[in-house]
Amino acid sequence: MEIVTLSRGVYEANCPTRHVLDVIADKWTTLIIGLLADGPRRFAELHRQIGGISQKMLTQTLRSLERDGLVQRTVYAQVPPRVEYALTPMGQTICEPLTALISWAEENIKAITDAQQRYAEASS
Amino acid sequence: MEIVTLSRGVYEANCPTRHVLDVIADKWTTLIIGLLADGPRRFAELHRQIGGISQKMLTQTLRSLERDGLVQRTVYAQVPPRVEYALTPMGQTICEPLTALISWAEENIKAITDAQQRYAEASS
DNA sequence: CCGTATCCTAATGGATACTG
DNA sequence: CAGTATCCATTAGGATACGG
Repeated sequence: MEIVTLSRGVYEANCPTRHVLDVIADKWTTLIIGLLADGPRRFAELHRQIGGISQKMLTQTLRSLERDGLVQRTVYAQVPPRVEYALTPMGQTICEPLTALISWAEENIKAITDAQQRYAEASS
Repeated sequence: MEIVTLSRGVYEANCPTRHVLDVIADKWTTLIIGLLADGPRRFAELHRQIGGISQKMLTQTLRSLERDGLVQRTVYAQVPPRVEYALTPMGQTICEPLTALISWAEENIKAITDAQQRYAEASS
């Protein structure tokens, strides 16, 4: 198996790439992007479809994504208000590496659970 | 561009895959795995090479990785003590999706910074 | 050298109530 | 409907000191 070494800069304390990684390495971000990869969604749809997210965190995460240029927020001037969230072109490019990672998680969930089991037993 | 939809289960509140994602979606985990992909390291090496990590967080993150079966911890019985950390076979399999994500981050750092700039100017 | 233990602060994030 | 505002509990995580 070939191993790709990361660029050195990542390991320096103030590396900007680390800031970008922090953006992605978020509990909710991954899930939101995963949903939007399927097509635009309204606020309430996202809220309903993502189990356990609070309104506050949904708003906050969407704002970050918008700020970082991964998500486009569109407000339709009507009553009641209608707001749609969609991935930007840049946002779409992250889907592939992200789904690869999630696939890995799904494929290895059992192996990891087993490892945790063994670890717990070993330290008892 | 083809978009892969995530499995539905991920969006349920107590989905075990989300726990696995949380494992990876950590500030330090990514960097540690990136270093170990290159070969085994000692504690002090990791501490030196990862800028800004505290001893506490390094220990904590390494324990998690060991617990999850991604990292193998080997203690050599000698004085002064020598402890080596290496990726397990499972740990190696995550390198590819992880480096893909980090590559994405490095390729898009400028676009994201620019987007943040525009966002800040628009809201002033 | 490789940790653990303790203390302490800042940030996270849920619950709830209220608004255009 | 799509938020904002406020309060509050929990946690994350740095600094420091100490131990095998």
